[in-house]
Amino acid sequence: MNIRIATWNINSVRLRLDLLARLEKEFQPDIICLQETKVQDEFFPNDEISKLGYRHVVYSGEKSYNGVAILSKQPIRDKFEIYLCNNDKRHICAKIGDFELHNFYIPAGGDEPDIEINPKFKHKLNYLREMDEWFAKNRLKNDKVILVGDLNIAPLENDVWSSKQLKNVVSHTQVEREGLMKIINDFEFIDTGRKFVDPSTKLYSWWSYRNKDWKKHNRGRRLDHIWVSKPLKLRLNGITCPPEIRDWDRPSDHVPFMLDLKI
DNA sequence: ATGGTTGGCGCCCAA
Repeated sequence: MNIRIATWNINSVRLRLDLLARLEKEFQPDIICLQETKVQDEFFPNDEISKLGYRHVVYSGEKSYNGVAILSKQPIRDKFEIYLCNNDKRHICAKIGDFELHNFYIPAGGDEPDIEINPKFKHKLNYLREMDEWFAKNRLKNDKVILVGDLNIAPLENDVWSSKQLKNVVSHTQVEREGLMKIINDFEFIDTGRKFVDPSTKLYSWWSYRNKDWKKHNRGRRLDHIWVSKPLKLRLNGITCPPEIRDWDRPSDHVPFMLDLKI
């Protein structure tokens, strides 16, 4: 038996319910973790999502910005939220089957990679540090943990179209890359994207809206990730990150990243 | 050389 888990920055869930339906039809994820839902809880489109087969849903949203959700075909046994740095709705956790699934939306960090002049960049780095501390304090390395999300950082050289040209661009600076790798290393997470796609090969999950033809130069970045703790290592079955979804009608700038896991 | 586009909301902000 196999379970498919997707993570997707959908950039407004209400605007893209038709894309969610198409994802279910063509890829049949059992669980979908969404970021940037951009909707307050009272307006979350529960009924439409239930009709797609996701009858177990948890969400944490706010007006205009941020917002996360977990949609599941399987029962959710428990849920909770973590607030790091401030009250932004950037995390939700669901206990499904024998694992705990954490869905994060790490702050984008603004344009200027300098904490002295850009408070958004400072917030991003603080958020990373507090994530690391939370797992060290609250979870054991042999717990069954899955961490997914739009982590807004491309840690490896081939996670961006040009590591040299992006070395001072927020999402690929040294301090961000090290901050993300520290969380991976401290908790001994497995980066499933790079378990199945060799680090010598380019792998992207995001292409800017600002390039009219995203395929022409293929200037992508790998900002979306699925990590698993060590006890789940032998259950990994493969990943899917279909770039063609970037071409669907009125797309998000991110495509879903999916993991298949034995259950 | 410092663009370019999108979404939500409301006459700009964040990504």
